[in-house]
Amino acid sequence: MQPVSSLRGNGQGEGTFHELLPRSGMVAGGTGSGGSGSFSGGLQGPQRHPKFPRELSLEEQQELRRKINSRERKRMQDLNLAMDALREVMVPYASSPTSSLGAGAGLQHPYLPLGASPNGRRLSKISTLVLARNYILLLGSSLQEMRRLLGEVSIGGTVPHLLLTGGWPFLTGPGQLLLSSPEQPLGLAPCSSLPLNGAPVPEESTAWGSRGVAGTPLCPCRVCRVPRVVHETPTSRFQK
DNA sequence: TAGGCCATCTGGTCCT
DNA sequence: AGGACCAGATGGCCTA
Repeated sequence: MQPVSSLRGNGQGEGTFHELLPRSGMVAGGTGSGGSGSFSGGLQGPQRHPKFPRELSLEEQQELRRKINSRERKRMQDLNLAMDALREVMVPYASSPTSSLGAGAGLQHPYLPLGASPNGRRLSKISTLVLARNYILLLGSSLQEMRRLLGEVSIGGTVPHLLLTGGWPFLTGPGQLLLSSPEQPLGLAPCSSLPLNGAPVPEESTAWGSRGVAGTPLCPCRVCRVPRVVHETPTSRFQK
């Protein structure tokens, strides 16, 4: 797939004239955070932005602005790469008319295309995110159902310890989720809703607030609701 | 032509 | 101080 950025000839590449000058009318009269109408690189006097100290020459300010713009561009491109990777994984689940992640899942979302990505067009960012969320919910509810069935079968039998103790199975499915391996210590409390030893599931465990796919209640425990995703990079700006 | 989607620029804020 | 992150604004491209 060709990157979108390469398809857009807006003439605002690295080091172009446009990059160094304020776009006409861009911030004039604006009310948002960028509404000061200032362009630090070109301003003189008291309106100069504190980010560009007075002692910097005009060229130095332009160079600084160019650096900041370049970093931001790189950041957004990295974000788009990650979005493309997610989109690549999710596309098969969006293309089926009977997709369990789409309308058939009872989770139709205004941003989610009905059944398929329209006319073969690529998924939009928000559709990709909605689809991925639904996929995660589906996995959680499937796992819960699997545990329930295993619990029924396990009366007097042997059931994989990991499943009944709430451990998340090591998945290598199409989602390519980076999940922890079963060998890793999970450190999670057993799921209270699991029918251990064939014990009946408490009534209150089916009255959870948030609903899963197709109206299936989601288990409130950390195991069922939250897969152990191993992030390659910190996701929170506060975890550095 | 209107609306959706997107890339980019920009200033503000917070963190290291 | 410098970098990362965020959100607002703007304009281009595309489709219905």
